[in-house]
Parts: sequence; structure tokens; C-alpha cells
Amino acid sequence: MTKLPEQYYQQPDVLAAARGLIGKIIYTRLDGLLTAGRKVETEAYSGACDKACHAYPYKRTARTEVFYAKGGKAYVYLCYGIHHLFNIVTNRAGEPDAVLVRSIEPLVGIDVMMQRRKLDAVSYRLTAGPGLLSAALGISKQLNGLSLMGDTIWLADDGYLPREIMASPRVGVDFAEEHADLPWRFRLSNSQWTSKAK
DNA sequence: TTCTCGATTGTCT
DNA sequence: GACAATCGAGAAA
Repeated sequence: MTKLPEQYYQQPDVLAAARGLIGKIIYTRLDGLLTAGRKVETEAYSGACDKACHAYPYKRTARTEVFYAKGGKAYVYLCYGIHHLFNIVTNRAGEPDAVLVRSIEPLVGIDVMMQRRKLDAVSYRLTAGPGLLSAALGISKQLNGLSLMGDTIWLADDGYLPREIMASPRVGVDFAEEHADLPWRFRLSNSQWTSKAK
């Protein structure tokens, strides 16, 4: 079990990053509570060539500033006024790419996650969805801009090798016109912990 | 099972 | 002032 090194996040190909992050483990330690889950579904966003990305086309606002940092930081934003969505900033400084985590398989602190989600039984509904896994892991806007090298939120590799990864169009980005159908969503085939592929 | 719709607030025009 | 990288409840079928 090793924490992912900083260089891991700086590869220039965001699609390779999104695919490569499948099977890796995300940890949070908040208020002394440790929770973790294995990523089973991700999506890639690129500020250079993707209308669905908040930072397209190389748009700089207060919100997108963290996209331009060196890969290895957290980008968390509020969606529909309710849900916090967690992204991993990738690529070198100045290139605004990020990977959205859409669902995880719960591994550590499952009781804590159930409390945060107000569920009394474990099911895919615990962490299957970007808003849901953020709630389960306790991720909020306060984590926006945090380095993944720290001890609040980080990623680790336990040697797990994904068996089969499927690519498909992303979810909820119809507004992105000709980019809406790009197969930039990656998921573990046959995982119980994601919604079904289209 | 598939659908429609409301919640709720930060961000940008 | 419009609207969003979502979710869950409730209705229809």
C-alpha cells in the first residue's frame, strides 16, 4: 500500500490518467475518522479541448484557478446547489485537466460512511454517484485546492489490477454539444458499485 | 421499470 | 437573473 507519488498526477494525457486511476484507493481523514474506497468509475475533463469542462477553453476564473496548478490537487465544487463533486487535477502546471470520480467501492470506515449518508444498510447507493461518494467520504468545498500529498485526502495503490475497463460517454454533459458523446467515462466492467453503462 | 420534478446555492453573464 | 459534471421521491404504467 503506497501513496501515489506527485509525478503520477502530472502525466499529460488526461484519458490515460482517468483510466489509470481506476482501481486506486481514495482515503480521507476528517475529524479523526478514516474512510476509503476503491475507484470504480471516473471521467476525464480537459480545459484545452472539451466544452464540458469548467475550464474550457482555458477559461480562468476564481473557481477554475486550481485546474491550472500542477497535477495532484483536489478540485471540489458544488453542483446543483446541493452536491459536492470531487475531481483530481492532472497534467503539468498551466494545463487545466481533471478527473472526476463518479463512484467507489467502500473499503474502510463503512459505518462512518453509512452515518454520513444516513443509511442503515450497505448498498450501491452508499457511494454510486459523484455526489454520493463525496458525502460518504465527507468531502466538501473545504477540501478544494488541497494537495493529495497531505494527510487529509490522498490516493494509494495497493497493487490491485483492474480486470476489464469499459469506456463510454460521460453523464450529465448534454450541454457540451459535439463533446457530449466523447467516450471519456471509464468504469470497471461488472462492478456492483457503479450505475450501469449505457 | 421508467418518468418527471423539486431541492438549493455558488458562479458567471 | 439563469442555470448547473445530481439525487431521490413520487406518480404512472
